[in-house]
Amino acid sequence: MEATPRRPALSREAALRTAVALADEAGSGVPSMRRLAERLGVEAASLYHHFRNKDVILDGMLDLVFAEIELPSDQDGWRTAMRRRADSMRAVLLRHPWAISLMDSRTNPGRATLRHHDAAIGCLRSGGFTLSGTAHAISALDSYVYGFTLQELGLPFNSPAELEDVAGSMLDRLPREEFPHLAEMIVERALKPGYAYTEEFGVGLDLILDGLDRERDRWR
Amino acid sequence: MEATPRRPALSREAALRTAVALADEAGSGVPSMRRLAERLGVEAASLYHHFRNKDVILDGMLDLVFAEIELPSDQDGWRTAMRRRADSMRAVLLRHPWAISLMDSRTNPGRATLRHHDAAIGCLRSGGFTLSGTAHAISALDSYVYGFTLQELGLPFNSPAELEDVAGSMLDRLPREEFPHLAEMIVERALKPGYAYTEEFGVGLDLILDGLDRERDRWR
DNA sequence: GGTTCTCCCTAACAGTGTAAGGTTGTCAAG
DNA sequence: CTTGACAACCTTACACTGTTAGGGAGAACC
Repeated sequence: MEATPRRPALSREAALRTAVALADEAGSGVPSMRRLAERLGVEAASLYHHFRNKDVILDGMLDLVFAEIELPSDQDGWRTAMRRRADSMRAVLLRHPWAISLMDSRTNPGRATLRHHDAAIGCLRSGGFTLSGTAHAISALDSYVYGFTLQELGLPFNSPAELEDVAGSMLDRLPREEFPHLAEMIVERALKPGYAYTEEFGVGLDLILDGLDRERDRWR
Repeated sequence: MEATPRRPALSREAALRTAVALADEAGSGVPSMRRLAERLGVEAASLYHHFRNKDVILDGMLDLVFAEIELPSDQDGWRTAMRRRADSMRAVLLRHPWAISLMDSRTNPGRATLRHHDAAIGCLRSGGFTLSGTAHAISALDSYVYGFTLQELGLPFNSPAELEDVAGSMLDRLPREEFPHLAEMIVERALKPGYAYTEEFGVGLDLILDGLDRERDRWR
């Protein structure tokens, strides 16, 4: 009987992990069922034995992404904890550029997602925020991080050199008398040496953290 | 010669407008080339005579969406102008739920988009912001608005009644000792009568506007 | 030994974006 | 008034998508 050892059953976990890995591979985005199956050494239809449909795969992938975000601890004080959380969220979302496009369609949070939110709420509460204040803080911070990263991912450049190219050629096509302020912004800022869009993240983040610090006791 | 008046050539404009209209029709999302063509009384392949590929259709649709956003005037003072702009952006994005998912893939701004940004920059500059300050302000505000709306669109409910349903059933499935803070948040806040997630938008927005007001002169 | 269950397969369906090439109506130059 | 060019549109086709139906081979339980 020559040992047909029946390939070890592929687990949800493993399948989801390779799905994430595939999605990360240069610009390919979320893999098709066939591509994912192929990578797993299996036919596409077999995946439906482990996942009801593709949506639950997407849910699972998103939860894996959330699992990568550093859990805020309430040892550090809420402010540095929230700053680290924001930095970590941004880093993770940039590492998995396909993830944020799923966020407005997926609606079933997984365990890692729940755990993350629970920790964030806990951190703020033990930092002196009321329940409402905590909700305000998380809403403001998450919105900012998601929105910033969304825009960052939409940018057509990844390095200062590329930025210069893009800004330059955009400037060439831009009717400067029709959009004077835009032109000025490009010339006087984006094209100035040393400019890095990346640094913008911290500026807005501090703005919000300062605001939270200020309103913390006012929010009941 | 019985008048074969040769159906008036479909224009880019008209095609894009019906594309947007189709996308808005209940939850259908961006239409396929075939659906769009059908609605225009034409075959799918004919669209490629007017658009190089689907991407430029998406670009065009997004620009139509931007055209709906109220242009900030510098008559009102920067603060109320920015508030109105944010409200208008959110309203437009909620009206065209498919638009925000395009934002991280489209990279060619159209005229309306450029005009909008130019007006926003102009408004802040004449409100006393430096060039850097203007960049900070727009980055922070846009990020917040996009991120908030992104999350809002991901919510699985559209009315307080639905919220109660969803929060209730989520609470049932939630291991409460594992996620105590999350459970508390749901019980003590989401399920309390009178709670409306919508109002959260203004809270965070004011936080940012206050911060901008405070930093305005410090930013050079 | 037989039943049932899990895991995977093949085959198919309707739908997607898009390229190649053909047809037809319109209009300007010879 | 013909000829040629051109634009708008069509048919056909290809490779790809998610998903279902039905079957088969091995393992597990009675």
